[in-house]
Amino acid sequence: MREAARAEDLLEWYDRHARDLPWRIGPRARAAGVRPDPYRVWLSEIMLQQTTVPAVKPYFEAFTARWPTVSDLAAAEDADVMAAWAGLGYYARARNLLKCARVVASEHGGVFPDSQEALLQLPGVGPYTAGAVAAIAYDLPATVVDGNVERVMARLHDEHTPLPDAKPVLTGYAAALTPDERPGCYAQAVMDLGATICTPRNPACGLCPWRPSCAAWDAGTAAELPKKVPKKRKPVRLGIAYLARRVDGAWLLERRPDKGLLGGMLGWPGSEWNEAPEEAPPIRAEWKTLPEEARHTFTHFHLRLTVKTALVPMERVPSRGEFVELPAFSPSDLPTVMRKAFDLARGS
DNA sequence: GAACCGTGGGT
DNA sequence: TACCCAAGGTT
Repeated sequence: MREAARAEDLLEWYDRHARDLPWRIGPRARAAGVRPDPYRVWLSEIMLQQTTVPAVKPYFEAFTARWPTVSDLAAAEDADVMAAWAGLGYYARARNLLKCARVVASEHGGVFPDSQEALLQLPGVGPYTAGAVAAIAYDLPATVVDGNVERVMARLHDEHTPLPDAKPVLTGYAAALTPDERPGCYAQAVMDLGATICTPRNPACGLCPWRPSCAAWDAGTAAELPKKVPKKRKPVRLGIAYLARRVDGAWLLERRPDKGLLGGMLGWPGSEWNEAPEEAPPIRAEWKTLPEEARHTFTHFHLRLTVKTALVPMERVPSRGEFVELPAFSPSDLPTVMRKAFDLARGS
């Protein structure tokens, strides 16, 4: 008979194997009763949504250095925050990040709410993030279910129902395991287990503290769980981007509308992205088409972007966008697809 | 519930 | 090359 998994066994493992991450506090401080700064916990959790730890680290360091508190962030210019987020993806997170910071600053006195229910009301904060902040920052026994936890629970219980249908059942399993002692450490421990031991492929079951309790280990099915419904394949869309450089070196850029793809980000004026894009030059010029197109894959389609360039005189007025001189504009302010087009135009 | 929303790394 | 995957949320 298999013994039920115990939270304390995982906590013991965590105390020996916890990773040192920029948004975590050390074990000595934790033992002394210090809690991590809710602002840093929240910021890290937003950045970590669907994003890997290595990708997040430099952005987290940059944000916390530039905006040390939520009130600092609330006072930031929109364009500065969007530029700082450029390259990290899912730009609605950055827009909601600012909204949330301003709500916390103006309606909560600069202090994050200390309940999962209140956290859930904040922009960009869903069930996972509300639980994570409640648990990690406030040590509340919230049930935290991310992709790691889903995978760990599916394997512990040898659950073969495909996601997302299995989500409620897996959440129930996770809730039953959540302890009243050290729930913040426990939440991070399950996610660390999923990230380092109970991995999607080639799980290191030999190192797993919960192997004696794992139904999938017994059944030999761990590596094939969790089941997921197959994804649709991505269609190819075409587009045209216009990179106009004024003789003084300024580039013609356009702020994208707040909603939709790359919402709120800076980009090159261009056509719609579809099966047969139409010419849409933002300024009268002799446009040259680059020999190579910029290729980029988004969440739900592949893009092949034709890049056109032109050199325009000082007095020429664009029909769309604004010229931005070089010190005010850095290519690192652009989302990746736009930076790819820029790199092609510069020949780098 | 399903679609939408980025990016980089691994296999 | 193509697909999978990552500490999801919003509409």
